[in-house]
Amino acid sequence: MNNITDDNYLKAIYHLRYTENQKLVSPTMVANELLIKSPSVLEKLKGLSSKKYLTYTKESGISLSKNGKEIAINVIRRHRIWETYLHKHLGFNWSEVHEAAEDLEHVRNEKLIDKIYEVLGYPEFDPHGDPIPNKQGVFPKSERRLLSSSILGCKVLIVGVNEHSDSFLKYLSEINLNLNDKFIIQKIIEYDGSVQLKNKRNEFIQISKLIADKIMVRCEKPNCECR
Amino acid sequence: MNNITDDNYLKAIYHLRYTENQKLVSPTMVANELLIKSPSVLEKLKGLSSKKYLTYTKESGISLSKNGKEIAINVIRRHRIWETYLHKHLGFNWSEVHEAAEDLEHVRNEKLIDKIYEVLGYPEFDPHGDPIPNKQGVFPKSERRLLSSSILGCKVLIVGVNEHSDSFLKYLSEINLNLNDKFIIQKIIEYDGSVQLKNKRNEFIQISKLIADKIMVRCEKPNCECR
DNA sequence: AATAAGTATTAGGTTACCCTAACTTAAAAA
DNA sequence: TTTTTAAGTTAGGGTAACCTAATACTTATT
Repeated sequence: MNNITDDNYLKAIYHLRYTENQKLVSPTMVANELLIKSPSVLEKLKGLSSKKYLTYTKESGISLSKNGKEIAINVIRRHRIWETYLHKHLGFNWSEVHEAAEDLEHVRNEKLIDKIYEVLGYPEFDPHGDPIPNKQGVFPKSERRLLSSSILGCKVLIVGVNEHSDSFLKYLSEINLNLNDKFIIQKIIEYDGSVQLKNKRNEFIQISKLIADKIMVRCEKPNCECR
Repeated sequence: MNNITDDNYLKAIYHLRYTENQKLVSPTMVANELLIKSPSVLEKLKGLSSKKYLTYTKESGISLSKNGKEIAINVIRRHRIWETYLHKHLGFNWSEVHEAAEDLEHVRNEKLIDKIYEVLGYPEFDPHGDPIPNKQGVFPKSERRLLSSSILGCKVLIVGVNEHSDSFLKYLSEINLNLNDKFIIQKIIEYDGSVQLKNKRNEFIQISKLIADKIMVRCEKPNCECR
């Protein structure tokens, strides 16, 4: 529970660099991510770099060290394991899970996280479809792609989302699109990039490009050209 | 997770006043409880009293307000519910439970605590035998007394301990004295106040006054004079 | 190239929470 | 009753984590 601040900075930097795939992570980006101002970030970066968690130069931006990356991955790991536990064992739904995990991720008791990880059967993905690193910090592999990059006829399995906001997740539930659902790409409207899906009950769902950009799928059609 | 400091001050004050039954709670006592120095406490008391969580005068000491008491009881409640959950559902033993709960007690997610309380079946006592207040903040009743105040022939059920240190709890396990065990008071040595117990297997355990002062029991012998 | 816009950085300030040192009172012991 | 000891209090400091305002660079835009 000590160093919640370190946790949050390292997590934010990791997220920008490796989840959002930014080549260069700047103080401003971190400030925006953490909803604080950039001078605060600059100052904190000095502390984190003297702890050898990262290096920073204006030219190459912020780079996590091996150690810093490890801490970040551990925070993410705890977060996602708790999300899974809350969902599977305590009846929390898709959109309630994140908030509670935001606190629980800072509880560093190793036996506790090991135990719930074990109870869950060493899951590889959390309720949002995000990969859970194992105890060694290694993320599971998966052939995930954006729904918006699928082609006509793809048989897609919904495996994740790239936005975790309440309103977004609630919208998906409302239109009856949930994790692990299967759909066929029925139509792609060139003009605005929106997608029409068909579910098993032959019902149609229309999804805008904006939404399709935030949904991760795995194509399950054999020999599909999308690969 | 905000106001961990407030939580800890209020909990400490509550503990001194109502668990240790001090008539007057002074800044020094709080300082000792929290392992900090008294000027820090004095300063913090100003903040807590301007939040209307307590009042303080040198003459009458620190008194929690209704609101302050509520917060303290809630922290204690979360702590004890988590301890119970860790013990019953996640295989933590008597002495491991406290440390993890020390962090978890600050997670304020109401749905979470409600849920694990429900899953546990609304328990009234935690693994140390301490009473768990219900959602309204009411503690369960129980006729608990100190083992050291029992009389010859009492048939006692171990219902709690007044010290939670690792070494103490480990010692109890070693001598085979655990929560919910039953014993008969076999002998009381006047000279040093130590007590000899007999368990169901007719084995004897000798306990010093120092230890007997920290063990809570309920006498189950009908018409025992101890009441 | 000049100007505007955005980013990085420095300087200086605030609040929370802790500290030590020194002083004041009150209680206990001689 | 005087002295010693303990507790309460004030003053002044330190650090962490935030802030705003101002300055120094860069990069776009015109």
